[in-house]
Amino acid sequence: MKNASNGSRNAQATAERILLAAQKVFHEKGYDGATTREIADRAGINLTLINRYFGSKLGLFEKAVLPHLDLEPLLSGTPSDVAQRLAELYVDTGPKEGFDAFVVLVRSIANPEAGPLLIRRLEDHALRPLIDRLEGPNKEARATLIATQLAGLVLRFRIMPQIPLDGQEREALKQRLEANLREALEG
Amino acid sequence: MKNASNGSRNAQATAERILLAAQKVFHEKGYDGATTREIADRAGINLTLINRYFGSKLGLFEKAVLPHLDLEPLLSGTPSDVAQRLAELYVDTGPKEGFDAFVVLVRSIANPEAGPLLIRRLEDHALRPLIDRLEGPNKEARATLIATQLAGLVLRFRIMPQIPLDGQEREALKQRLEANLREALEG
DNA sequence: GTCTATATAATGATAGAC
DNA sequence: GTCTATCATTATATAGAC
Repeated sequence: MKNASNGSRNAQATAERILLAAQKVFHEKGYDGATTREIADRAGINLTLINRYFGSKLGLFEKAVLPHLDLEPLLSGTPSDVAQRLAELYVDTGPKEGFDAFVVLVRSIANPEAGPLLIRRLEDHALRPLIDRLEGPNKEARATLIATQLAGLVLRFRIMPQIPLDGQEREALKQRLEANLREALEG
Repeated sequence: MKNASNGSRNAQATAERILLAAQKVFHEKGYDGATTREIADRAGINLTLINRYFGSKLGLFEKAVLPHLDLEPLLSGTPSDVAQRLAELYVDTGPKEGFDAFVVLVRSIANPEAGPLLIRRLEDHALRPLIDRLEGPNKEARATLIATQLAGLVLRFRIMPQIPLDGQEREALKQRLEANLREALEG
């Protein structure tokens, strides 16, 4: 074999470490708040390797975040299935570390370079799949209703989780949300 | 009278011009993207006066933006009234210049200094008034459903208005949204 | 493939003259 | 009450040695 797959002189492994660290930092701080220095430190690599492998901070953002902005995997099954899955997933009060591309979207949407990329990606891989999945009249209106509801829930539970919601209220919210989603999904 | 109310040597008038310019720039670029230099230029005043009158960029943000983050004025009347008013207001495809504190919220939420201020203000002057306005069971769940739906609509129509929605779909969306809101408001 | 050293360009903020 | 000049910091990005 040519090289140890985890050695410190392996371009592919290094790029992967950068990507993973970038996801976390972009998640926590958004595009503006994330610095290439912190990403490099968290990845345990030298700062210059980011530009070496990804060209620029924006290039890294494109590779690390954009591909994960995708609603399609959550849309399989009957409308009832989808409604239940989404309600369960988006009314979520668990810990919020790690990486969530939709959180990165909200925290980066203000940036003049990252914003347009995010909007285009969202249109192609979230709004469009949702519209195409629906049957019956007013597909765009119904998809918009669903997508905006989910977007608000991301803001509420993944970005401002400071405001608590007790178990009973959470269950009531899930019930009502699921009903609303099912109605919009079915037509 | 002591002084011309619009003269160039009037502290109150100068502070007011700074506030108005700050609202526009924070609206367009968010907290991170807004620079004190641009605010000063747009206000037609010297850069140093911002710190003179508001202490810091964050101090200016507090005075210019936070007081306008308030849902209460939109909550008067019957549930039907409120549902109709909100549906009309938040499914909005008009031009997006000017100043909207909820847009500033989304575009500034990632900042570690502005974010917590925005969340606290939102809790006290949007979520709490909404909860207190409701009657019947599961007030918090219903308020959350409403607030998150509205938040998503802000994102969709005021921050990413690039994605078009034709008149018929817009009307259908308004109908469905109004029905959902009325149901959550009534219990 | 990875590092040190540095260029370049912004930013928020302030001292002190007028 | 307002301005000029400037400081101190921090950011992305790159040239070139190893």
